[in-house]
Amino acid sequence: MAPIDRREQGRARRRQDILAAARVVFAQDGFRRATVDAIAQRAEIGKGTVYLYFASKEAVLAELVLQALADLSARLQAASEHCSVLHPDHKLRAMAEAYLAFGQQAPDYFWLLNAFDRGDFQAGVSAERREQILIESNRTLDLVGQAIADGMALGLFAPGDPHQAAGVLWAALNGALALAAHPIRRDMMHADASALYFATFDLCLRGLGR
Amino acid sequence: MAPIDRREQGRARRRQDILAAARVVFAQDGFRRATVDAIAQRAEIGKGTVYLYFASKEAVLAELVLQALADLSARLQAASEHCSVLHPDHKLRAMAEAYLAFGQQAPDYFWLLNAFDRGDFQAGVSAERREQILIESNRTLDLVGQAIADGMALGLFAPGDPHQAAGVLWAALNGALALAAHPIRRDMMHADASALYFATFDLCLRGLGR
Amino acid sequence: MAPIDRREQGRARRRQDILAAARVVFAQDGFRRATVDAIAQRAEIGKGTVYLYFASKEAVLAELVLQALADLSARLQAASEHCSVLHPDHKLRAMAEAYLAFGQQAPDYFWLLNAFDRGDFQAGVSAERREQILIESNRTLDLVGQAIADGMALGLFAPGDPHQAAGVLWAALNGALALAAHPIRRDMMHADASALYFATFDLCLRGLGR
Amino acid sequence: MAPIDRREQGRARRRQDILAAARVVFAQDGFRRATVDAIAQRAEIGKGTVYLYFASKEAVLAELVLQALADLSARLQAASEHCSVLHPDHKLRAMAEAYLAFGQQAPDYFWLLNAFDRGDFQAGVSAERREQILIESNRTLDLVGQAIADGMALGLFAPGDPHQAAGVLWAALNGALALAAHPIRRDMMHADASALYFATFDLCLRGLGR
DNA sequence: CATGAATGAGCATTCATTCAT
DNA sequence: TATGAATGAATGCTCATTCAT
Repeated sequence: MAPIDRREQGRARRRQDILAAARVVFAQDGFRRATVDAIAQRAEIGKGTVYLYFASKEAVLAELVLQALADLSARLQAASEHCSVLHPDHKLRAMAEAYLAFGQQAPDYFWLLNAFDRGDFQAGVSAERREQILIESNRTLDLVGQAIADGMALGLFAPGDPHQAAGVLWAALNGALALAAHPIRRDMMHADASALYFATFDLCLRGLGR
Repeated sequence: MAPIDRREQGRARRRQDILAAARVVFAQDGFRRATVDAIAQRAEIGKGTVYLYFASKEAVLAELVLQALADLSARLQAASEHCSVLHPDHKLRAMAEAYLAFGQQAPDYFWLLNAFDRGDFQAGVSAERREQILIESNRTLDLVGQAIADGMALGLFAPGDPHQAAGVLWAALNGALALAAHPIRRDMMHADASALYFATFDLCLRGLGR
Repeated sequence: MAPIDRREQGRARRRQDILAAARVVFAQDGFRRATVDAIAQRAEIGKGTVYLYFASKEAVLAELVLQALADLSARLQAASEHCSVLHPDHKLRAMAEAYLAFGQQAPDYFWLLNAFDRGDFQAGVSAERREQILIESNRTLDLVGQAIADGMALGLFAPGDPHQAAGVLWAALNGALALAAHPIRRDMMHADASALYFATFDLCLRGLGR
Repeated sequence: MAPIDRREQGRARRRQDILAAARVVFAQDGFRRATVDAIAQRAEIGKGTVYLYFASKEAVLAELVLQALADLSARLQAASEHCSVLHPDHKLRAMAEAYLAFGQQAPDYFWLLNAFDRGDFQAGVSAERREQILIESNRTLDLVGQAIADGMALGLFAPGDPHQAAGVLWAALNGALALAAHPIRRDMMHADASALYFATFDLCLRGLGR
C-alpha cells in the first residue's frame, strides 16, 4: 500500500470519527444547539480540525444525512432480499419491520432524515447537495415501490401508481412513528409505538388490497 | 363603553398584533432564528412592548400554538357539522378536506402544530402549558375519532379502536402533507400535493372499510 | 384651612408614601436592583406619579438619606438630653446605645447612610444635595463632639481635638457594626453583634481617658 | 522551555491582563456598572476572550478579591516580620502603617475587599468561593491577633480575647479610612487622612494598654 | 497537518423615563 | 393631577469560524 493510500485511509478514518461524534451530539442537543466544540471534543480532536474535513457545521450534517440514508437503504435491501418476489405483502411487511428497527436502533439517523425532509436545514445545505440527498432517498423509496409494483402485477393489489403508493405508505408509517414519538400522545392512543405502527401498516395494506 | 373597556380592547388588539407578527416571523425564520426584534418591528412597536404582553419569546409561541389549534378545531367542527351522521365516510372526507385547507391556507399554523408535536419547543414551553396544548389537540382528534366510531357502529367500517384509527388516519395524512411539502419530492411522486393527499386518504378509508 | 393647604397636605402625604415605599424597596433589593415600578406598586400609585413628586429614582434616594439623618440626629439628641453634662462618659455611652438601636431598628436607614458615605450614589445625586447631606451629617456628629469636649474640659478625657475624636469614635463604631453585619465574620469573632460593638466602644473610651 | 510551558505562561499572562483591566474598570465604575465590554476593551482583547478565562463577570471579581487579599496579607506579613516579637506595639503600628499604605497604594483592592465585606457581591459569587475568601481573610486578620496575643502575654496589654481585639482594631481603622475617603468629610475633621488614621490607631492602642 | 486561542456579531431580557389620555 | 402603556438603550453571554503557530 502506497503511503498516499495510508494517508488517504487516515483522512477517511478521521472523517468518520468526526461524523460519528457529530451524530451523537446532534441527536443529543439538536442541530442548532449542538456546538462544533462539543463535536470536536467528542471526536477527541481540536476544533479547528473539524474545519479541515468539513466546510461548515452544516456540511457535517449533510454528510450525516447521506450516511443515514445509506444505512436505511441497506436495511431495506436486506429485508427485501430475504423474501420471495411472489409474496409482496410479506416483503412489504419485512421492509416495514426493517424501517421500524431503523427508527428504534438508529433514532438519531431517523431523526436526521425526518428533519431534513421537513426542510429544517435548507439554509445551511447547498442546493446541489440537497438534490443529491433527495435523489438518493427516492432510490430508497423505490425499493418499496418495486414490491408494490410486483403485488399489482400479481393481482394481489388493486392497480395503481406503485411509486405513489410507496410514497403514501412510507408517509403513513412515518406519521405513525412521529405520533408514537410523543410519550403523552402515545398514551392517548392507548397503544405502544409498535402496535400503532403495525396498525397503520395493516390499514394501508388492506387499502392496497385487490 | 367605559374607558376601561376601551383600554381592555386596546390591549387585546395589541396582543393580537404581536401574535400576528410573531406568526409570520416564526414561519419565516423558524422559532430559534426568529428574534424578538423582528417580531416587534413587524408589529410596529418597540421591543420592550412585547414583554408587556408576553413573559418571553416562548410564551408568544405557546399562545400561537393554542390559536393554531383553535383554528383547526373550528374548521374540523364546521366540516363535521355539515354532514349527516349517517355518512361517516363523507364526514371524514369533509374533515380531511378541511385539514388540507388548513394546511394550505394557514401553513404557518400548520407548521407550528407539527413542530410542537415533534417536541421542538419542549425546552421553551412550561410543562403545564405543554400538557394543556396536548389535551386540546387530543380533543380535536376526537372529532375524527367520533366519525370513525359512528362508521363502526353503522357497520360501514370494520370494528376496532376508533381513537387509534383516528390517530393512524391523522398521522398518515400528516405524513402525506409533509411529503408533498417538498417540491422535488412531490415531483418524484408524479402528483400534486392534493392528489397525493387524497390518495392517502382513499387508501386509509379503503383500509377502514368493512 | 385653605384649600391650598389641604392640597399641600395631600401632596406631602403622597410624598411620604412614596418615600416609605422606596425605603422598603431599596432595603430589600439594594438601590440598583430596586425598580421604580416596585416602588410605585408598593406605594399603590401609578409609576408616572412617582415622577410628579421626584425628578428621578436618585432624587428619591437623596431625600431618603436626609430622612435617615434626621432620624439618627433625633435619637442622638434624645439620648444626649437624658444625661447630665457632668458625666460625658455616660452621655457617650447613651449615644452609642442610641446609634446601635438605630442600626437595629432602622437597618434600612443605617444602610442608606453608610452607602451614601461610601459614595455609592455620587453619580445620581447632585453636588448641591450631596453637600447638604454632608453638612447635616456633620451637625449630627457634633452632638458626639460636644460630649467629648465636655469630658476634656472636665479633665476626664485627655486633651485633644474633640471633633476629631468624635470622628474616630464614630468611625470605629461603624466599623464594628459593619463587621458584625456579616454572619460568618461575626462567628469568627466569637461574639454577637452587640458584644463586639460595646467592646469597641469600651476600647475607645479607655483610649480617650485622661 | 517546552511549548506547553510557553503556552501556559501565555495563558497566565493573559489572565493577569484581564484581571488588571477588570481591577481598573471595577474601581472606576463599580461592579454593577462595569461592563464586560469595557474590561475587554481595556485589556485590548475581544469580549468573548474574557469568557475563555473566566466563567462570568462575577468570577473575575472573585479572583480579584482573592488577589487583593493576597496582596494585603503579604504586606502585613512583611511588616510583621520586621519587628521583634518583644514589641507588639511596634509591630501593630508597623502593620497599621502597612494597611494604610495598602489603602493608598492599592485603593481599588482596598475598595474591593470592603465591598466584599459589605456583602455587595453575595448574589454573584458562589457560596463556596465566598467562604474561601472569608477564611482567607480571617487568616489575614490573625496576623494582627497574634501580635495582640503576644502583647497580652507580655503584660503590655490588658488581658482579653486577642482575636476579638484584632477585629475591633481592624474595624476601627477601617472606619477611619472610610471616613477619610470622603474629601469633604475629611475637611470637616480638620485633619488629613493619615492624621485621622493614626489618631484612631493611637486611641485604640491606648485602649488596649495594660 | 493539527491545534485551540481569539474574535465579534447576535440575542433575550430589563428598566428608567416619557407622554398621551 | 394621575396614570400606565410604550419605548429603546444597555448588557452578559454564546458560538461558528479564522488563523498564527
